[in-house]
Amino acid sequence: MRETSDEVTSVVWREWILDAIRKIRFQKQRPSIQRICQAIGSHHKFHEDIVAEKLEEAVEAGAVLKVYNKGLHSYKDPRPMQCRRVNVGKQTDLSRLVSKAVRELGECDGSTFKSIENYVQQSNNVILESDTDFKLVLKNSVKIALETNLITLEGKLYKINNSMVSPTKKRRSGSPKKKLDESLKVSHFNISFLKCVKVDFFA
DNA sequence: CAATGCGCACCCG
DNA sequence: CGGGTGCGCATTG
Repeated sequence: MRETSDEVTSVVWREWILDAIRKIRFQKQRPSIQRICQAIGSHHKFHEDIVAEKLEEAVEAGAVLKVYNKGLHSYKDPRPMQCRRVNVGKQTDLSRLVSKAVRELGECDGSTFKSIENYVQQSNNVILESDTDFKLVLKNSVKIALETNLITLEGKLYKINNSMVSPTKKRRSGSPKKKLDESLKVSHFNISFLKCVKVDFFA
């Protein structure tokens, strides 16, 4: 793996992107593509298309997490989350992390096993016990997630099972039922297909 | 005008 | 509860 100066730029890009995300998050704003573009653009003048492209590369490389939240995509620095250590042995059940991965990836057609694998590894500090094959453990965990209806399988793509939400059979100890904001409420289900709409509004 | 700051409602574990 | 998130609006340059 020889490092050319071209690849150095992608590392630099990754830094800029992560800086931008940190900055935006500090401002309590959503690290969307547009905001990241303008945050970077304000320092080094680049075209949005270039920034978006580099951002996608960083996502593919796992340097940046693309998550689905409240009906839109956000980007996160994966490193703060890596504080979470997960010991993985042959019998470890990762089905919860699997469903979390599928949900947060938010891919409307479903996510591949590979995507899930990447996400789980990027968003956690996985500590493999000796003689343990992570991929195998993950495969079993996916199976468990399917059996417990956390996720569903369509072809080769895994999707989150929406009908599984709210097993809130808890006690009614004076729960203040707050009126929900209707516009935000949409996010969890019906938005799934909205995400499919490609928002091509480049200049 | 765009960029930034921030209170607080919301969500999820 | 506790911590993360980001809308909506105020403030600043």
